Amino acid sequence: MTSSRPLLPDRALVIERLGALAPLDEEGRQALLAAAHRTRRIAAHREIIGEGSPAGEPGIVMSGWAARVRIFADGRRQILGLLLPGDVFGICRQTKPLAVTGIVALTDVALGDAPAPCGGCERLAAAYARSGALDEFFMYRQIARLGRLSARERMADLLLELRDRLAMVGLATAETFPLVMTQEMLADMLGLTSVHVNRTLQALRRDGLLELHGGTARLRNVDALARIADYRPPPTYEPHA
Amino acid sequence: MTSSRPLLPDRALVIERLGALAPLDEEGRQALLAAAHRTRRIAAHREIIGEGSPAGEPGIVMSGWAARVRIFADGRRQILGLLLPGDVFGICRQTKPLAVTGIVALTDVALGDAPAPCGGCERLAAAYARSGALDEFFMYRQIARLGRLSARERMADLLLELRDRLAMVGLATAETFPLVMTQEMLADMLGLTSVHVNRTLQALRRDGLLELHGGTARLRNVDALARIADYRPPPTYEPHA
DNA sequence: CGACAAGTTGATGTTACTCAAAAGTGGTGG
DNA sequence: CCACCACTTTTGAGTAACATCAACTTGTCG
Repeated sequence: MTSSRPLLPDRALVIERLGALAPLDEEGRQALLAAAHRTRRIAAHREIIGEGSPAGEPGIVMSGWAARVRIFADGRRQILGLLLPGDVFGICRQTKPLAVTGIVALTDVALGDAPAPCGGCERLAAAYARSGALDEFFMYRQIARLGRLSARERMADLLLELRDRLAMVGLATAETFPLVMTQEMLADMLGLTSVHVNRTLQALRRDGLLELHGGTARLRNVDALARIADYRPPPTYEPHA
Repeated sequence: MTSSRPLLPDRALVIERLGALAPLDEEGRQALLAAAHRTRRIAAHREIIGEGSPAGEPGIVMSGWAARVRIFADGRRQILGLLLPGDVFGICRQTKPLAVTGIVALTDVALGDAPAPCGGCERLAAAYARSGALDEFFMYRQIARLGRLSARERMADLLLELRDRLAMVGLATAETFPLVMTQEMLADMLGLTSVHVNRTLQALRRDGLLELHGGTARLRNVDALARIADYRPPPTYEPHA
């Protein structure tokens, strides 16, 4: 799928990704490149933005995985959505004083500032808009997953989504990708307990659908997984403009 | 809360609502008023937009309830989000050829065209932006609800959300609002079966938290319901500009 | 009145949760 | 190199929540 490019988090890749969403002008590319060199590092498990705190500047995940979360009063946690390398957050087309959700780092994360689409780089705005549309798509998918799929189906659906999203940044091949979430994080993502996630993963392995070693997932039968979850790939935006 | 205004679907109210999100200029108000008089009527249960069909013009729900849905291959259905009077859909800041989700009418619905924010009515764009931010808020809430709440908690959470959303358009008082969804629709919204929705509603009534007659819900103890669901009200936008 | 959709009930089955503990993993310092 | 620690994964047994299936009842509207 994505040739023989090395599967390493590479900040240039996030720029490529935004460029794939909407072709960038030179100013936009330069602004992103600059942002990629001034990053803020966040340790795993640390909060990036607290729910209800002032929303701060828009950012781009340059490497690592983060997640939007909602924590309930009794400690239950739900991951609302993932922020993977190349994902943009905090873009708001309005005076929005407060962050609607908290964001936490799932792994060590490097954050860059998302450059504001200025005069010379209006293509950047188009890239952000498409990134936002993809966010919306994944949010709807998360709702359907939690509402109507069984544990096995949810897991299959998420694995395929991760592959597709990571492939956009060159971090996945057709069958393999780094799966850096703990089973407890997967549980918080899928609305399950970590114990049940463990058993669900075992069942998928037993059935020859999945392999896991050393933080890498290998999908042994993508078609079967897609059938299990009635999976529909994310929309692609042809660079026809 | 909203005085003694009659609780009837009134198209003027949706304009008031958008005005409450961001104060409108006269051009914006006029454009909305015009849209409110040229409405398209959709019968209950009919599809408004099919998933993957060309996305068409942005619209405003003038009266009635609609929902974004995802239908699975085997017929399972998940309601992804509700579109209540005053809600805007299909606003896209980009070339988005296809609708990401289907939309169906839950009741008879009257749709208006959402006027494009033209030169003279840039306040309209602000209102749309805030409406979009609210959509996002409710989407996150739906994810958390489905992922981490029990049936009873989900129902309490949804009832409070409906009250708050309908109150924004003047269709709810502090304790009562029209609940036009069938139990099967509630099931598709909450990721449950209609049988279990029925039992959950009965339990809430037994506990003196809820009354239902003639399509009207009365919340007997808002605080208790809010505690059950760890409910947090939607953000309000002070008209400070 | 008849028909159809919506709501209700009971019995039973299944999925996923809870609790508890064991076993594996990796990092740190002695 | 090993002992130790914290974290993660795995396993087992029992339970609770919700689904399923199949009636039956209650509207509601022509």
